[in-house]
Amino acid sequence: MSVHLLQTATSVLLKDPTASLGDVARAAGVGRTTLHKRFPTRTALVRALASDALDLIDSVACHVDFDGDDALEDLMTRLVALGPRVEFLLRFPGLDRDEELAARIRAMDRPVLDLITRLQGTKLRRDLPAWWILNTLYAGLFNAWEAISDGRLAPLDAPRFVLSTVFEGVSDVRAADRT
Amino acid sequence: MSVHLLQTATSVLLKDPTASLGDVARAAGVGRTTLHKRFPTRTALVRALASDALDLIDSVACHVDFDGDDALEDLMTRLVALGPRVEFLLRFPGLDRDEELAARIRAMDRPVLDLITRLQGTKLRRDLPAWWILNTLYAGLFNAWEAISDGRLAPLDAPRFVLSTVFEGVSDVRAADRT
DNA sequence: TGCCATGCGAACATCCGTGTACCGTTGTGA
DNA sequence: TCACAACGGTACACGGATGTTCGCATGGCA
Repeated sequence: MSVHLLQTATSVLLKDPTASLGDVARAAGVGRTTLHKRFPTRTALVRALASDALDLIDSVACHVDFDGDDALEDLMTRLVALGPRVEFLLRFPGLDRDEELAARIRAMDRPVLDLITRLQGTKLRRDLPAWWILNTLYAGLFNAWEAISDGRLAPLDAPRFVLSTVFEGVSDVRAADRT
Repeated sequence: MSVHLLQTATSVLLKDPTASLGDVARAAGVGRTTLHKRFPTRTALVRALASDALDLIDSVACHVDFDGDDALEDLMTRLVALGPRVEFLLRFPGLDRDEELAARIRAMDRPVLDLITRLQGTKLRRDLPAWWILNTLYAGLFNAWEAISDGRLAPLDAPRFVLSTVFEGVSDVRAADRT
């Protein structure tokens, strides 16, 4: 049930970062006082949400074999499934002003960047910087999460959409060859 | 100079949507009173910024030949150049709660969606919904804008990066063929 | 039954952002 | 030189969000 609180708070604050704590508490079906008891201040709540998101990512990343050839696909598929709890981490404004959080995020990105760099020897384009490819992957995740929350995309379709679009692009293959 | 005010306000509010009007005024090198004189209320300022962004897009879209085969490339190239002023429009939280703005945004998307649907007969993949392709294009724009504002991407390189990535994907072509 | 923990609501003091009014300064043109 | 407009700064009133405290209700447990 504490999980439900984190989920609700995340989605409310994502939809409107200026939402009051009263709004968050009401949406979670919890008293404002109780919310204060668990998270003494607003920034504490935000930090907790971000930290929770990082924990989620860690719990997923540790199951990925970063040495395998399908590591990227595996990682992306698992990340898509996490949804808004993680979207919060990368979209919430001013989160990187907390140095500790920013450091954890950088530490989280590094193995993925290394993986991308390694795969640029085989299946990934070498004419693009690794950080650009990483950001493109994230952008695909955002896309999927947004479409899911809008009800336009079925969660089970999401990984295929993201991977296919990011890796192969939106061009029809026959036309792309001629470009 | 009014343009400078709009630009500054846009970037400040994009970086932190909860920034106070005092912050905005200070960043723009203008008195808070003067800001109030020009925009009586906070929502008036936000609406003005969004409206300005829409005007910018209109001023760009009217130069694009939507019947040409390179319409998408042309449009994207021009949009990349607009930068944060337009990013604001699509990223600022809760902007779609204003029905008039939301309507203008939908009206802005429609010709592009039609264009995509038409191009799915020739150069674009037919196994993806048009709205997904549209969102993918937007995601590419976000990516470029963010990278530019971080100083990692040269503005002149941006259009090529975006178009190449979105259309062809990040896979090395030789590997992609086998997939 | 009595005890304790947990959660909720009400009330309160406080702070911060907002909107407004007033005044001083500057610069421009008659 | 004077009048006037534009701008910035100060001061104040107001409202909403925030953080804290207290009291009450509920529910498990001895």
